[in-house]
Amino acid sequence: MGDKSVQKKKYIVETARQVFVEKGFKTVTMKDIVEACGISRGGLYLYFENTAQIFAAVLKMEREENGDVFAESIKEDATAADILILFLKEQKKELVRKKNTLTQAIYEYYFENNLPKKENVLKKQFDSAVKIIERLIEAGVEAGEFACEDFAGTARNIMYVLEGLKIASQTMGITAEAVDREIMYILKSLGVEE
Amino acid sequence: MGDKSVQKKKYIVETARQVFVEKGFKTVTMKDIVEACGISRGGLYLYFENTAQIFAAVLKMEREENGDVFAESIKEDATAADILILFLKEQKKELVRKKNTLTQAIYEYYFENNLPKKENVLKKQFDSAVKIIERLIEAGVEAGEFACEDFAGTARNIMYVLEGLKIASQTMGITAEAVDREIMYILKSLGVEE
Amino acid sequence: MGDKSVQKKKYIVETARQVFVEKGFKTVTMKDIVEACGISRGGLYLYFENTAQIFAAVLKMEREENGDVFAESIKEDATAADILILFLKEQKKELVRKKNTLTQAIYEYYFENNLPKKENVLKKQFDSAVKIIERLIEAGVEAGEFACEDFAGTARNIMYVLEGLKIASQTMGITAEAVDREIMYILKSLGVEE
Amino acid sequence: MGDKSVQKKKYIVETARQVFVEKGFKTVTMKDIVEACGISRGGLYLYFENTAQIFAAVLKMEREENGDVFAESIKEDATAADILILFLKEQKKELVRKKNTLTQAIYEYYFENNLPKKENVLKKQFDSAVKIIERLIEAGVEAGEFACEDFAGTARNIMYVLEGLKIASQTMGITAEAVDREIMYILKSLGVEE
DNA sequence: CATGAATGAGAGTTCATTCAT
DNA sequence: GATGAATGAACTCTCATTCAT
Repeated sequence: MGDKSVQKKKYIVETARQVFVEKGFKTVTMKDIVEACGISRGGLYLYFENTAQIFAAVLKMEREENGDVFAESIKEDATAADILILFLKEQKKELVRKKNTLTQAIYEYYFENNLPKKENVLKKQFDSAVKIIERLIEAGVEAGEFACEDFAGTARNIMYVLEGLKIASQTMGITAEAVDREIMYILKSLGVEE
Repeated sequence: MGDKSVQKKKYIVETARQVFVEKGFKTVTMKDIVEACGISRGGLYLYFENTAQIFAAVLKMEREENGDVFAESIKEDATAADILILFLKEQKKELVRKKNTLTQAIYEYYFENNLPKKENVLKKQFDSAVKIIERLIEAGVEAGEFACEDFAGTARNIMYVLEGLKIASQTMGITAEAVDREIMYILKSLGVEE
Repeated sequence: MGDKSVQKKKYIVETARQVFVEKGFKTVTMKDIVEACGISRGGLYLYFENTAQIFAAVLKMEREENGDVFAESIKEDATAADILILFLKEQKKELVRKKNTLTQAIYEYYFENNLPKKENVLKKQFDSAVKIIERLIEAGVEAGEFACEDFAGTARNIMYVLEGLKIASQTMGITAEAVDREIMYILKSLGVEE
Repeated sequence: MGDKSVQKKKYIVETARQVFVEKGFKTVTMKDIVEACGISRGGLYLYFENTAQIFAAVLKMEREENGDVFAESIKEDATAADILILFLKEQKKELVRKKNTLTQAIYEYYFENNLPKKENVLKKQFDSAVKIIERLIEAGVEAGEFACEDFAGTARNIMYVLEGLKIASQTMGITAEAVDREIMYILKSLGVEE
């Protein structure tokens, strides 16, 4: 595939991303994407066979571009508490946005695709985030920033709450205050007074 | 609407429920339901205009039949802790089942329907559950069964974790052990040693 | 299926027949038939799933309507020779027509469909015709009309020649005289002077 | 056209031949051939405009390579009977093979192309074969190998039977024994005891 | 010459929805 | 009320054919 092809594929993925943001996953058709991209009917099929394949490419791109969710939270001399708080703030932004989010599409995609566990990227990301938070808490406790006895349990609890907030924001709607309240609760549990 | 009509409508809703369980909400067609019910194409339109209307009826039926989620958890001389634990056990059952659950369909339905907040039953149920748990915790603390300072915050935390577990069970898969672990964590936070 | 449905199905089969006569089998599309019938796109699918199914119905109709190829050749006091000659004359008509014939379509249909032998109607009809001709020859010989030693062999020879004429008429073109010549040859072999 | 071009054209024709063997004529697409040849889509169009043109080239190649069907049957001091028998044996091989044969494709090609009679190579080949067989029979009779009165009629009969066997082998299936039986019948008619 | 991306026509198929009976 | 035939819009997918490189 030539350089131009790569460019076009990228263009399709980026354009399709917006379509998935707007319509979720299940109801997006090849035609939707063709029209959004302004390319020909057959043209899209040169690059992708179906919407699932396109969505997989969108997810791949997201991962490559966003990199580690924690990366941006890590500054030079940041303490564990700083990093965790920054991470939660990032999550909040995402949660409150609601629109311009792939969240719905991702959930719908994973509803449909009973992938074997190994390939379930969602689970991998979740578990990896739990691990990182666990280590952050541990570091925070050692530094006297946090008070916590069950590092792993607390890390998991945080992640499940975030998932809960995410699905709640998509299905029930959620205010910035509500998110703040939950973040406060988490931090308070860790003995942080902000 | 005659008695027979009421019966038939009920029959449709019950049959449709199973279809939604199997296919979620978005991809269910009127045809799917017509076929599942074994009625005529036109016949279905006498009772419902579209799948959203049918699904709304399914949800209504669920609520009427299940009544309060806590109702069944309340026995004669049950303590607050008993009730809370029973409630969590019920949730676990639901979570582990994964199949034969309306969860996916419900999420998909609320993804699509940006209902005005007031009508969002999901939110109402969530808030109401939070309230009840809050009161349970309060009662438990008074009875010396629980140790907790922020009743409302803890209640919300519990509910968000449950939502998180629910969406995780549908998109990542989740084991009975994983659910147990989270329930344990919650109870431990309340100072309960089971 | 109601009476009207049966009528419509018959109408479709009859109309489709003409399409197959004109285009053979392989290149006929569902659209061709929809247009020939003047019905809606989806309407055809209520009755048939694909062109092969329609063609099978056409063949079935042909068999039901034409009945035995020999039936019409059999008159009251016809001798074996009369019947055979009549049969051959019928075949000639068919051969010379070339147009308005399903021959091409039938060949194309059986090219594609490697049906298990049992279901190959073409073979059945061929074998059955051989049997009948064999008996006709036998009767003719007994009546002193024919001179022949190998009844079965001659019957088969006749049928293969007819097949040969049929495919030749479709692929090379054939004149009425050429057909006559072959019929004469066959009859001469049987010692018939016409 | 340069030498390389000639080579490439030949390569295309040879490769396409196999495609026609496998799929017949009507359903073969330019894409099929492009893919079988492993050349570019546009590349094929530099040499051929459509599948009919390619198939014509395949037929031309066949004729050039196979030369006279009788050529290989003619040995040094072979008698007329030897040659005829060898020819029939060759035909049998072809008939029994069924697969790896262009027969279907040829029939389909001539179904579609109502070529003016003059250009119908199929007919030419048929007529030429009849002529040769006629002369063989004549020679055989003169040599006392055959007993036959109507040379031309018998020659035509033989060729039509072979055509009949050919189409039967493609549409009804035919066993080696069935072919043998017909060949025996022909030879017996000529008074040959094998 | 050769490539292969791109286009757009066209065939297949499925369904929501209507309507005569 | 009920039925189910009929319609037509909407999608999916495949190719012949062209054309810039």
